[in-house]
Amino acid sequence: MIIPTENQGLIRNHLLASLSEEESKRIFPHLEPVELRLGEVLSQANEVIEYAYFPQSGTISVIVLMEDGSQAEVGIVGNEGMYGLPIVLGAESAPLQSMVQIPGQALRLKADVLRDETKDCGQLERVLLRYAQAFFIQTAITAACNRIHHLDGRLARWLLMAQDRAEVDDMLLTHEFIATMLGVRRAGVSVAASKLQAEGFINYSRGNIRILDRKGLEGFSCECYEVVKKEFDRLLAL
Amino acid sequence: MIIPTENQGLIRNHLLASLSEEESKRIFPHLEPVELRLGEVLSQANEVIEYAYFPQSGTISVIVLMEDGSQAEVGIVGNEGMYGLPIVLGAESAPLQSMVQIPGQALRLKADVLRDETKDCGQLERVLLRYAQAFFIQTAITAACNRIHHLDGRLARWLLMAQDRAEVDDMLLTHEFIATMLGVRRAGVSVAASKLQAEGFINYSRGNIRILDRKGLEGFSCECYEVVKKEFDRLLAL
DNA sequence: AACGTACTGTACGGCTTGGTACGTAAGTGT
DNA sequence: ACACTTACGTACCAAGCCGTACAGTACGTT
Repeated sequence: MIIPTENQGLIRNHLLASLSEEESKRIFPHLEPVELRLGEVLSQANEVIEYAYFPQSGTISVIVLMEDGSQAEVGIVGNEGMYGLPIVLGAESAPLQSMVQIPGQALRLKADVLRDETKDCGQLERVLLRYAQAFFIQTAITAACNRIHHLDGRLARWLLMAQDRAEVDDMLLTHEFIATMLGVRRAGVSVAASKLQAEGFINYSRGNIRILDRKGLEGFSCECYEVVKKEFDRLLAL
Repeated sequence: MIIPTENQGLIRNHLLASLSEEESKRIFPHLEPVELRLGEVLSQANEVIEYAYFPQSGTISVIVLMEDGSQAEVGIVGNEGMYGLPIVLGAESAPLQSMVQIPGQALRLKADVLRDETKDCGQLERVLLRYAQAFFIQTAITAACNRIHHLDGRLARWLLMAQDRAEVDDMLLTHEFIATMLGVRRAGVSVAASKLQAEGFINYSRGNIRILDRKGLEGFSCECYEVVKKEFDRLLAL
């Protein structure tokens, strides 16, 4: 759904697009368009979250960092959602890092403004809470998936989820980067990715991945992709 | 915090205990005391959630079930919390199962009542949203932990978290059961548990586990225990 | 006291992934 | 054109865990 607005141009973010005219009028003036630059850290673990980000394009990755430097992604935010749920849920910070995974644009909102706007239990809060539930399910399924499923299927799922949220065919992602997100070795991703390429599902070269056959990938992916997708569709249906 | 009430006896559940007198008066009449029986399924995946449960003692496990029958726990609820967040966040169901892990008592609340009581953006909703954030962090850390940390440390963490929530010294838990929760083999748990016993941290026999040395366990556990505990303390401080 | 059941100890082969390393190829800068 | 950097292909051994199996041991039942 794309709604033209005075000062923000087109609204490609689904959460913002789903707001009523009245809420839009109240909130849109506070939205500030910003670039999401590859690798940019939007908030460090345990630091106060200053802004909520509504991606218009690109994706934001939510990551757990361990003491020894190892890390793993626990959720992806694209134009279907928002980064900044801790603000809505009453926390100023969280022990998670968020960074730009696929570059793009976002509309950001000061944390204070978001807190005020969700105080009155209006439509915005209802929408964001349903999104919080969807995001929680994404993370919960990821927790089990990380324990149970193998790298091949997890990689396929991750590519599908990233593309759903980025809404572009070509994604600038190196094996190295994907390995960090999945919490595995780069070499492991290279092996798994070459399988996907051999099957004709994807095509990649030097940091550029193109998805050629979504249906094929979905079949190859672990079941988690479908479970999470259904849940997002169900909870965020407009 | 323990508050005597007319019809419910003592309130051992932290969330309920933190409510103001006014909110308590409104909500407590709707609370129904129930037994949490070992292994009892409180809600099946994708089925409508009829009740929210506020444990007074014992714990509830939130679990992801895969198609092939494998499963893994993504969160534990004890008397610090509530099972039923999807209701608060605007969902009628979730693709997760909840079952009683350690038997005890709970106060339950009809989903409709909870929805009504959190409609007006009162103190109850604020408390429950902060709890939602804490529970989300628990699940997010678990997702990364499942990927990165080894069974020994994960077992130690799980025992600590279970005991924090159950608030009993002896826990009726077989290796088989723990293995299901951690998403690993029973034999793997037996090996890891025997290490913990050899270190003098725990003592177990035929389905009964006693924690002897919390500090020792905490040192042996992966760092995730501390991260999650701090987050709960921080967000749910009364 | 004998038996059956449930729980735990232990073992073995095999798969997946980790850690590491090195080679090759495709761009990038000079 | 050249070196240089970055991305990927591949290989090796080791570790961790899986699937499975079987034996031993505590407990409840009869």
